[in-house]
Amino acid sequence: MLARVASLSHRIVSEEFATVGARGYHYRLLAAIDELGPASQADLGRRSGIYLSDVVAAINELVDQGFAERTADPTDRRRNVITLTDAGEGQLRRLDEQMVQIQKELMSPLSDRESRQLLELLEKMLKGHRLSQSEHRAPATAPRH
Amino acid sequence: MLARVASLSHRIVSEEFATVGARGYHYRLLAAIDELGPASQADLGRRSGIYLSDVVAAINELVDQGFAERTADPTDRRRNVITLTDAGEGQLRRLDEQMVQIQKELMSPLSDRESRQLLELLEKMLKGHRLSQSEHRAPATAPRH
DNA sequence: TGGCTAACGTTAGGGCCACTAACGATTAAT
DNA sequence: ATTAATCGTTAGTGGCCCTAACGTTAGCCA
Repeated sequence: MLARVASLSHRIVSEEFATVGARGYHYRLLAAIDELGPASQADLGRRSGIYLSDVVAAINELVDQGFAERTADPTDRRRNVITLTDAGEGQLRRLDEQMVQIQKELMSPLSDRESRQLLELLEKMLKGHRLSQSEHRAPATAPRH
Repeated sequence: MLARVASLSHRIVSEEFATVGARGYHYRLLAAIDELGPASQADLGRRSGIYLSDVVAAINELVDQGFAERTADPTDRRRNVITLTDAGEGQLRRLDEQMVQIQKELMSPLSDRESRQLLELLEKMLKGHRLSQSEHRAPATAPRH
């Protein structure tokens, strides 16, 4: 049930994003950079819930596309600092707009009240599981040793 | 939002199913065979929403595991008829039980009323999209030529 | 200070799911 | 009888989630 709706939304998102050469990871990372400001890749991974290994690959692609820049952190030579370029901000705004459109399309069979209700229910579910989860599961980075 | 809940549920389902050597496709196919009775692979694909190419692979695995049998259809030499073995019925029942458990766990942060509401909303969404979709999109088999 | 531990980045790879392409074989439609 | 459509099959892609291993650098503390 849930899986079907998710699959539907995933398809729509993929199609839309593909028109501007992006995918979910790119959007989540751009948003994370925008929220955190210049940050390390590990921070971005934690914020966006993407594994570090995938962060590296996705950032590579964003850099190739000219949407982000990777510079060495002078205060910590292990880190790279990721910054958003102007083009990157443009891309983020574009993807944001697409997301709004997509949500509208996805929710179109529902009334405004129902949409809000749905969001509340989903949020409640997530919240409950985040609590019981954090007791025995690491929060989205490399596994502990 | 939705993606997150889906990801969460996907993780739980995967973990549970892995304990009996199954995955989503297997469950969906077993259920489809059970509903349709002995049927062709193409029919199963349409029923379960799985692409024919993946149906073939998953049926291979079910046959290897002794959960299904593939016999030639005497009335149409293109077709294979897929039937459920006793072991296959057992596996299906096991997976059904697991799904009940998983749903319970997933819905645990919600009250019964809220769970029902959530299901209704999701169903309404799907229904709406199925309608607008069937106008211009093939229903889950190979693309038209 | 020296040594252990932990964090960071990177590369490589596996699994599941959705999807496309191409092919031979068979059947149905015109 | 030709054409078109269906069925099964193999092969392969891409997205997302996840694990493993390795070298480098920082931080801790004995």
